Amino acid sequence: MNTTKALKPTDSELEILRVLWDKGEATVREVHEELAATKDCGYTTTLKLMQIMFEKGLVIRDDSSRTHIYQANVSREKTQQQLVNKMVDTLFSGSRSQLVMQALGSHTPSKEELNEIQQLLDSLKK
Amino acid sequence: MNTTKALKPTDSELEILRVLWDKGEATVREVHEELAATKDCGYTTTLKLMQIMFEKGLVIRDDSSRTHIYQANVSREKTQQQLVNKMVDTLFSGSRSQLVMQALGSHTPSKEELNEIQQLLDSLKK
DNA sequence: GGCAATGTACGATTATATTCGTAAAATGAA
DNA sequence: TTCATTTTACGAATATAATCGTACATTGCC
Repeated sequence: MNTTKALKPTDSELEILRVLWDKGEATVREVHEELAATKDCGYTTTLKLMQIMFEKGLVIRDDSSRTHIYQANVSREKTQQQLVNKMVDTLFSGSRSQLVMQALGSHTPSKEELNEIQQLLDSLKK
Repeated sequence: MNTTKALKPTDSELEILRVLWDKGEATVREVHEELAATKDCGYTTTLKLMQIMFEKGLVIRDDSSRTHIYQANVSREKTQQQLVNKMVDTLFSGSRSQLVMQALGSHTPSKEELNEIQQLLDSLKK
């Protein structure tokens, strides 16, 4: 499995990955239905994208039956980590806390969110 | 000034914007020198990129003297906000606190960072 | 003036992402 | 079996980003 190689999914690929992460596994049709709710594009476009993602190793698939079944081959967490790190570097001059400030400051978080973060903060202080 | 239009700078454009944000204003040469430290590309490539950014309205320039002087025309804060929001939507299912957790959890922050965040958290709790 | 250095403009090329049309195979229902 | 539907494969077209070569103008120095 890819734990080290730096694959950067494009925006379209991320949309597909999000669906796969949510569903666990899905056919092209299922992914497409979900995307089509927001986006406007043809079925074969989604198909082609997923085929390309397969070639890149971003997804795996079970092609034992006619209708292939896809799964993400990169973890949501790793991808988040990778993209957050990149964003911290290029947009926040390497300062993680700056990113946190921005994320928290631009939108008033709920009490639950605040508590969650406080807990994390407490555990980090030790 | 562009406060509403959703301009999305590409990766290369972001690198240039970062330099401009840091320096306040800069010539193509200055930007290029800084980029060349990390990246490997020709002078005219940087020039062309900055010309395109000018056409897009991402930067402004003073061309009254032969050597043009560039400035960012989008604020660092607005750009950060925009990209963070997008990331929250597509990668964190809309949960800001999830992003914060990821940002803090994947790397041990310094005491100073923790204090900064604690302060922000305190002020938000009110 | 002549010339090297530096700058901009701009077209051309390359790379990559995205979209879609069409063909062919598999499936299932009448 | 026959035919409509669903699916994959794949090539081609389109869009956008990134890189560079070359031409030409300006500047400053000899």
